[in-house]
Amino acid sequence: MSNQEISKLLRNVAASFTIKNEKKFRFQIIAYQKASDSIGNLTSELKDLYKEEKLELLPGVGVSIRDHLIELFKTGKVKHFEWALKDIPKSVFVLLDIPGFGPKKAYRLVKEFGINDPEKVISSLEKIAKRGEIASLPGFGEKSQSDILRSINEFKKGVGKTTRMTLPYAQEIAEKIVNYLKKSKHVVLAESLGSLRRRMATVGDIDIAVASAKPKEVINHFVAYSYKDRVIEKGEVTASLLVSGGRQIDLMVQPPESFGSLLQHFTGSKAHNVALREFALKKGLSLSEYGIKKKNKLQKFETEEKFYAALGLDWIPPELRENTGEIEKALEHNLPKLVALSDIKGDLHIHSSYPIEPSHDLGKASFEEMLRKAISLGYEYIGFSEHNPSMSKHDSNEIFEIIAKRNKEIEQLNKSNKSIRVLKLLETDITPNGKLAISNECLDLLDATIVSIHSGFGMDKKSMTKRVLTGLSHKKAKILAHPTGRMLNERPGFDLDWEEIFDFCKKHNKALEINSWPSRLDLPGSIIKMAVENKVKMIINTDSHALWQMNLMKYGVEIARRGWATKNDILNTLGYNDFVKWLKGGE
DNA sequence: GCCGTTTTCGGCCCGACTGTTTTCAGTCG
Repeated sequence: MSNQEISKLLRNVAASFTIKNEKKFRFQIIAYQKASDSIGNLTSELKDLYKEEKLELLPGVGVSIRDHLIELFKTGKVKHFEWALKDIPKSVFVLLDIPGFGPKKAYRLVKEFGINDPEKVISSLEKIAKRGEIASLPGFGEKSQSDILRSINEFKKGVGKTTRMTLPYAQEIAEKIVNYLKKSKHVVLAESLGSLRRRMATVGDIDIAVASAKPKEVINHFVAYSYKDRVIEKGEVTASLLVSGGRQIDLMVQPPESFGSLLQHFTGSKAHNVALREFALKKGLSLSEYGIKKKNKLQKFETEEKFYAALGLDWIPPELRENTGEIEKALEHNLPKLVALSDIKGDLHIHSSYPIEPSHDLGKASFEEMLRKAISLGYEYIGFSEHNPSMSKHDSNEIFEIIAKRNKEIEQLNKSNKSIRVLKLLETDITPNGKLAISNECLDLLDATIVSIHSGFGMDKKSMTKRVLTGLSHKKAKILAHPTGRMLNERPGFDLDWEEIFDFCKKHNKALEINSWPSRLDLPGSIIKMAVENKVKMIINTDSHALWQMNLMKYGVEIARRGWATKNDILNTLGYNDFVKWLKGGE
């Protein structure tokens, strides 16, 4: 069973408790929802955690749910879940995937009309609504009937469950709407928040906060946005739009004197806010987007810094707000000083257009063009890392000649300019048996090589780990590029035994790449965090194949920050001499 | 059912919006 299936199962259990007796099961419902979220957001396989007997390390998973999950993996089912689910028709859980349907409404409709076939529940309900039979139910009306029809219609078109956007795409949409909002004279400040501000690898909804003394006027301006499909809701201080592609944009407005608490609230994450509010409650404080309430007296905050300070906490960078220990560290005044773009002194994964006749795609810009670009970015050094010459088109001698010739050109670059140093690297394939794609003699010509996997993704975790470590064990292999191979919205990336990889890297002085390409962002943040805890060194690279792509470094830095990485964890924050010492150093 | 720097018992975030109602239930973030 996949993480998503198990997450949905727990959500269904919570829904069953809600239907049966929401008051009685109130806290079980919250607990099951928390566990469901926790598993749904996991970047490793739950089954692996089960095998490693680490299930209870998951936040929201305690003794009971852990034992249920163990039973699930052992037998394929859980008696307690079956008991919880048994009185609820399966068709109810199908409806829960449609926005606007919660447990109560779904159950009510399924029961009223006896829709018990989960395969046909959506089309049946649609027919019933079209016949006008829902409007006459007590508690329903004409409007809710047409809302149900629209929800079903949008759901069938895929609205709401369209794939999450990559960061640059989400950023672009957000900037457009922020610029539009700023055209209103009532808007003092407008900022995009939510997962976009936390710099998650992918973004679902766009969240925007506005500071204004005239919320009503701002909301009216917002809902008049001409690129909207429709207004989802519109109230006194919040509103939501649906725009093309099924994207949702949420707006919240507060007066400037409360903007700090609004930023905090709307940045999230939900888990961070819940934990922060529980923490505040113990001090007798109640937090909301309006400010901090003490004995029913509200204090407002212009800035987030003041808001966190009022709780005795240091300001927490948005990238860390996932309830993974940041509140405790902020209380101890011990948050990490996260790596910043300005710390980066070089980019080591750059594909030029040098005719190396590579096994994969060649870059689009020349050595000189990329060198000038690197200088303009303020780098001290770069490494050219074209893919290794193709093995099918050349024998080993030819490959040797190609690399030797490229070396001469790079040496010339180093002679003709003094402002930046250029390293002779390569991106070498790790073949399925773990060997590097080109010969030792060829590799010896290089300062070092990046190694990576570009084919044969289907291997199991154990074999893939062995393959990677065999490749990385070559003395010239120093950097493992895009270590999981994931492509956001395309493929999940392969599983590796991270403990084994970390141990190896530390022992043999190897680095893991954080690849900045927005569809990769590989390593993922959660694995970067593990690497940081294990004191494994990393390098942030762009993997550029064109000049403009060299600007993408910031995305790699952002995902590194989400993994709690400091300057010390990132090797390309070192000056040239120290970096080369590491690059050419042995084990 | 989970969890722990006032707790292994006794707590558990906080508010907006909508539709169908005359004070609230359901859903969402």
